Amino acid sequence: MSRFKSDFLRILDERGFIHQISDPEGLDKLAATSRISGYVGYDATATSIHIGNLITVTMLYWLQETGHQAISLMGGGTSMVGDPSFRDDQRQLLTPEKIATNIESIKKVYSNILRYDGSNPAIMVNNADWLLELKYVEFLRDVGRHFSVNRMLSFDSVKLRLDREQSLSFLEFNYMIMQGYDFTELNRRYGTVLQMGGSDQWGNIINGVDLSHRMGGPQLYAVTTPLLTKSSGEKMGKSASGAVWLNGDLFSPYDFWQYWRNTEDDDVTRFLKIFTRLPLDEIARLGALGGSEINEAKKVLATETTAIVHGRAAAEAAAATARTTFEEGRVAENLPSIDVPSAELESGLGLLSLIVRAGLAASNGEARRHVQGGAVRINDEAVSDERKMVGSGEITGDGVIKLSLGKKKHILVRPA
RNA sequence: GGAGAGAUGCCCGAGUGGUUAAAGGGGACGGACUGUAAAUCCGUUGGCUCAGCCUACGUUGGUUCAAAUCCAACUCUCUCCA
Repeated sequence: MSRFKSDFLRILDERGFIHQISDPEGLDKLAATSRISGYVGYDATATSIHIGNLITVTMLYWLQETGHQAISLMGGGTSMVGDPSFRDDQRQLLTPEKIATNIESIKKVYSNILRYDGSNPAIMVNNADWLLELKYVEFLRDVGRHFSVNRMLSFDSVKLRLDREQSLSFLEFNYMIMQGYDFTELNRRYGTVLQMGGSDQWGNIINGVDLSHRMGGPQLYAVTTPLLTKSSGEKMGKSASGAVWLNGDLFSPYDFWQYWRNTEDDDVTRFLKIFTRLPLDEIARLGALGGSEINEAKKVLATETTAIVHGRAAAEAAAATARTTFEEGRVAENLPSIDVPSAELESGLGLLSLIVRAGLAASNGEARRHVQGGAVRINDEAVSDERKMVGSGEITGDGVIKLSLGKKKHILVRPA
């Protein structure tokens, strides 16, 4: 049984979200007896958040679900500086315009996962609202004096940088101060007492907890999640085409579904608990499936997770496409596709350039190697001639050309 | 401001005048085996009009028949000193 009395911490604990808590008993008591306010901060360094962020968004979901206030904080101010935690080089500075457009793009995903209306709505705030207006000397005197450089240098999050003898600029060094200040500011505005984040954020979060102490504020709490890795030790969130983004325009629902479908056996239960909302007994049943039957559990994982991020309809569509393609061996209408003008197909295109156009290779050379390596198929027939011309003759009864790289990547070429 | 050290391909890291598009490892991708898994084994891993050519070892010049390798200046980083 769980060591926690509050619904919130008990659920997080049972589902494997918890890596560290600053004061477990204190927080548990508070969450069990009152409505608390908690937040997670998100960088605006890209136009989307990715799988790694999905864990903390899900914690906000459970926070809201158990009756507490969930705050998603957009790092409009902190992104002007860049978090140096566990990075071995400096981030490229983002322009204010870029940050603004990133935030606009990122925002869209949250409303699929959290509820920003109705009773007990989640709220979204942007730390640019207070950070950008700070007065330098005033800030140093009020806040800066509470930070010990000696101590900040001892954090693991910057050790990597220092050990590798890479420069850590003063600009970046201020990031943790700003994040610490955010926490106290949210406490002032909303009575927020909890900040959650990935385990790499522990140092930054604790800074906020300490700052509150030193400034005579209330007791604040920190919860971090384990760094999400696969059983084989790899970091999560990377796929062949880069990061696994949550925005559908960057990473399609179909690819997203496929990402989860290819989960390693040993990760299925852990991921079901973290990324889906299925009851634990149902998860236990799925996780107990042995041998190839565990594939059923992977499909559930894929569909449930995709449904949370992209909606139930998109998830079912992705599942259906996969079933048609992989289990029935037929051409599925909804596979990723590219349009090629009919005129070009009439005269025929070089195989290599078609592979590049389909996004299956970054260059003709890479495409050539794939062909030489026997990885390329057209309409499920292996192709070994890299000079082959592909045209109207290859269009099947379905009205498309199915171009495949390896066993899993299929692109439909549609005449347009 | 002074004295040293360093900058190599996605990452780490060898190479210190010529067979170097650059050892080795990691990662990634493909193949085999499977269950659209893992592990294992094999292959690939700068670009192109690909038996040839072009671009590349921080930047810019120079020495040389020939430079990642030698020289100069510059940029950036680190360490110690002030």
